[in-house]
Amino acid sequence: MNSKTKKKLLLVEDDDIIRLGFTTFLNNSEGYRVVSAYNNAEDAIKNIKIDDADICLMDIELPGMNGIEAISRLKQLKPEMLVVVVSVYENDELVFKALCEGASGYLTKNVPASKLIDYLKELENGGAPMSTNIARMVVSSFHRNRQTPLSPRELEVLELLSTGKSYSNIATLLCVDKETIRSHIKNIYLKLEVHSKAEAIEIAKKKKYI
Amino acid sequence: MNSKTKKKLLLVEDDDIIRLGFTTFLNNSEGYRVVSAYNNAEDAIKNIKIDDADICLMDIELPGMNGIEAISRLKQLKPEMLVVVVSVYENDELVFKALCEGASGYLTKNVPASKLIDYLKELENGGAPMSTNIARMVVSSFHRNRQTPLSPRELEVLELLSTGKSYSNIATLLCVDKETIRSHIKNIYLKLEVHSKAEAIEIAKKKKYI
DNA sequence: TTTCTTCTCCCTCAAATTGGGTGAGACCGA
DNA sequence: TCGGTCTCACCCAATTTGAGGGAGAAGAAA
Repeated sequence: MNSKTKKKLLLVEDDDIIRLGFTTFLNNSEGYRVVSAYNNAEDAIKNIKIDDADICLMDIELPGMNGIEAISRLKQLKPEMLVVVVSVYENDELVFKALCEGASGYLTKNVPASKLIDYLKELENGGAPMSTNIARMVVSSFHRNRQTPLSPRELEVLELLSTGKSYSNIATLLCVDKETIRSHIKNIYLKLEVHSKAEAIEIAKKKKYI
Repeated sequence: MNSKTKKKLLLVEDDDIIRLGFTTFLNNSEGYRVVSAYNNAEDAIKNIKIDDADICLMDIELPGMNGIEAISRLKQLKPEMLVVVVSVYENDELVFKALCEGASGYLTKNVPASKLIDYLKELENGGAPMSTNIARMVVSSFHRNRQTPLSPRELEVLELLSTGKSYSNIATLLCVDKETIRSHIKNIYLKLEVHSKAEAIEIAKKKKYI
């Protein structure tokens, strides 16, 4: 493959050994070429236009600006560049933040070199390469909790309440009287032991009732 | 491998040919055994306790009860059973509904037989097997839209508003006066061309501003 | 320099919403 | 028959909301 047709990679990883390892391995691959490998996010952002990479492999734990913020900035400057996180962190919050900021994949650092190329191919084919545990984490975030003290109707009301709708709105949508909705909401508050809409929604989201 | 230690599979698929194909293929595999293969969801639900499967492969388009509803019922009756959707549908809404109801994976029907076993292994290892396009769809659902008419502060306010908080709550959280929040919200409504909280949140979610 | 946006705050006003209390009829399943 | 669910009713007071107006300060852009 001609070096011109190889996909251009950008690496951001502060560990010298790992960065060198990735660079060497990827430069010896068929379809990829590392155009730049930085040990910090700031430099990557500074040179984003010059590097003009197709794919960025991003570490999360970095000196100075962290990887999450870096993803946000890079995607702002170059939205078409695909970002894949490569990190030891498997913390829920970090994973979801990275994805929210625009990452298209998330690999944990124990990714075997042999699979790395497969993952990159998957990315190019319109996929979202994720390590096993990350994929489950992501899918689980959709699952709702079946252990709920709320009745089906109450869940329905709370669901609508969480979209910002007023009691009257909800009543109209469910084809019942406003008083009925008030009644349901009073019961919801009792069961969840809260005294306001915001608290109810917070609890319900935390416990994944909705 | 002893048939007792083989993982028990439950199939729900209305196409006779496909169902037979899956059954035959899986029964000839090392680690899996099809305990039941139904052409409709109702029968699967009826026999869920007797079949006592470890993993369920579920079709979406079914006569009578559809696959989404079926997943909901089955997970209610047997939460520890893992469900993987196998469907031709790649419709956003169906995918997310299936995951919300408890599916731990989503494969499109063109899945090659050779990869099916790998996917099942991935599931057992705590993963969430997904076809390439489904994975991207799922990850993309986290991405927010960077093209927004709203200022950073306005986004922050709208974000909090969407959690059910009142103007006063938001003001306290952002350490500014309530009037400031009112002002921001007026501007948000102007920009989004809406006249209420519910409309603003609806638009913002649809366009992925928040 | 001027203009624009953003962020902050102020005022008024009326309507709507909200949270709390209490009660009650109907239905259904255990 | 008892408990839970779903429905509706009436009372009350405080708060919230949406709409209108205006304005100062900071900073970026033209």
